[in-house]
Amino acid sequence: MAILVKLQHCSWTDELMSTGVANEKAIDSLKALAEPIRLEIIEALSNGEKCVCDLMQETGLAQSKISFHLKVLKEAGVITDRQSGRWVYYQLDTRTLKSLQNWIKRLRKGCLNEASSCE
Amino acid sequence: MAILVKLQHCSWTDELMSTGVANEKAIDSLKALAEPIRLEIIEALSNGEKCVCDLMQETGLAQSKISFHLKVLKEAGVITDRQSGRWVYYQLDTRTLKSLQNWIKRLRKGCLNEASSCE
DNA sequence: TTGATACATCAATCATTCTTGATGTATTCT
DNA sequence: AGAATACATCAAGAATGATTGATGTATCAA
Repeated sequence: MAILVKLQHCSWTDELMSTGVANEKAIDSLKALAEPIRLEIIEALSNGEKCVCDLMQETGLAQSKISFHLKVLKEAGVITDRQSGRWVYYQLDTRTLKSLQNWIKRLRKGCLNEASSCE
Repeated sequence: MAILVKLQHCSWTDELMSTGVANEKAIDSLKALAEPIRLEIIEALSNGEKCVCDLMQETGLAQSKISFHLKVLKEAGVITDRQSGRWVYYQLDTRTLKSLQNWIKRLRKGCLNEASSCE
């Protein structure tokens, strides 16, 4: 019997998360964003939720290619999805972007390690 | 005859830079950071300037490997180097990290395009 | 000038990621 | 039920990125 636990989203730069885990999450987000097609998708989604068909129209890219990149983005936590009938709508998870923004700030200020503190 | 122009560093999220170029720079930075070894190097450098030999000691990695990753980081503008005698010292370019931080903020707020404005 | 140190670069191998076209699955419409 | 739509997934190949050990270059010290 499988036990499913629905976790609430927890910003990965929160106090409780170890530096190692936070860095892994950061690397996932960075890798996901560091690709032209994915960035194009992200930019399209920054105007609001869209289905795959919208993204196909907007970008002119093949469906399988878009699905591939959406999966990468989703697994990195950069976007979320929601099914409605035949359509799957994707949208940015701005909390992850905010976490990444904070992580870079901490990196820049040399306070990524739990030992050191910002400001 | 070659004409050399020394450009002053210009934050790549400045107004004058087109979105396309800013995105390319962002992708370079993101890619550079999105790798465990490079991140380890970056973290080491966040404590201050270091030579390759310092990084070798600190990380236990092979010299050629470190040089390879330093080159990637340098070409992405994430670090700068300075030669002093036999040693080459590397340090973080925090301006690039700041630019990246701003870029992510703009991405998150949906104002990456010059058309849209933040706030 | 000889040897040692610090680092960069190269070529070959290996690993990871991306692309492409085809096929599979769920949903809706008739 | 059958056809059509929206999307996911897969396998094979292409492309990109990383590792390794060796070699090259500049600097310093004896």
